[in-house]
Amino acid sequence: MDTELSIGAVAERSGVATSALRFYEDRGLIHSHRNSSGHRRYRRSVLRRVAFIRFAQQMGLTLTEIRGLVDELPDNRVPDAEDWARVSAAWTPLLDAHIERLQRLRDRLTSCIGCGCLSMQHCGVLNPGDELAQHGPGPRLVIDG
Amino acid sequence: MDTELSIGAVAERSGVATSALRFYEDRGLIHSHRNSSGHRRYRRSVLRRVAFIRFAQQMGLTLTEIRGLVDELPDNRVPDAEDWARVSAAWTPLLDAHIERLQRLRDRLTSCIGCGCLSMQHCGVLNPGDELAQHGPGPRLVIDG
DNA sequence: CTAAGAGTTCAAGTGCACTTGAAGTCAAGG
DNA sequence: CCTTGACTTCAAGTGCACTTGAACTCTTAG
Repeated sequence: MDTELSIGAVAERSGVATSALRFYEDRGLIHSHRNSSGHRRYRRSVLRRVAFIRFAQQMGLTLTEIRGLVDELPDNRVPDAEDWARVSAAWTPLLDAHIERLQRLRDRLTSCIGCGCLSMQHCGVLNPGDELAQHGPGPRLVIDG
Repeated sequence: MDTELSIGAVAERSGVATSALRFYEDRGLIHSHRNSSGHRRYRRSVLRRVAFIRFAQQMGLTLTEIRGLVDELPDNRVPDAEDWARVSAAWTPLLDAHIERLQRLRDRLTSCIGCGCLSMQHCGVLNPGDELAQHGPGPRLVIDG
């Protein structure tokens, strides 16, 4: 019995649309090979990979950034728990920093927006570098530093 | 001496491009009136308003959501500290929920992606509702629940 | 008088992360 | 043989948050 998955099966099991899966493949985030009739076949390990992608997206990473992370996974063999742990460890600090940043922002919220100091020149909440202004057009994600 | 600001002055003081300010105005997030030559004039209070918008954006709110928040501010008079405190209080729970969600995700990261349970069917990290799939197209922000 | 610099409007373009639609292939079932 | 369903590619569309460009006005300085 073949243990490989069709794109429809991956979509169903992962909750990610087939169009998104093709898009991820196009972007090099996941890989597949083709069966005799030209249909994509996925290893079961793609499920964990897709899970990781969605997870990282929820953390605010772009697909480009995520690609940088999953590229660290082995290509020649099915990644094991250790591989995943390594990749996860690589970006956990990023996640930590993100949470800390949000907490700092929240902590200053009452004491800052609530009062009158939110004049951006002196207030620490907004302007540590005015990072948002540095980025290009398009919607900005929560993570940016 | 007039205490009102031109769009250029607001841009400089807030770090937000003039094009973005016009865009915000178009979306009803900020307001201005015109001087004799048709140029926008802003009250100084617009600076705090813009600050709030950027702040809320960094929390992951869309401009539409932010509009809902700033609409609570008084239109007939310059908002005072109490007005801002009220608006801030209104969405602080949202921010808290966001931070908590991230923390839950982080806490499960090692014990979940690191091991082998990330199969999406049973893992609590990803699928509590599969919220992302509910949304329309376009990039997804970090906040979504 | 002319040029610079700041402002104006409106339409179109950008980047991300997809989705949707059109047109086609392929295998299985009635 | 025909339909159904799952798949294929490729181009174009979508939503957000803007930016950019073209064509224009208005004020001030030289």
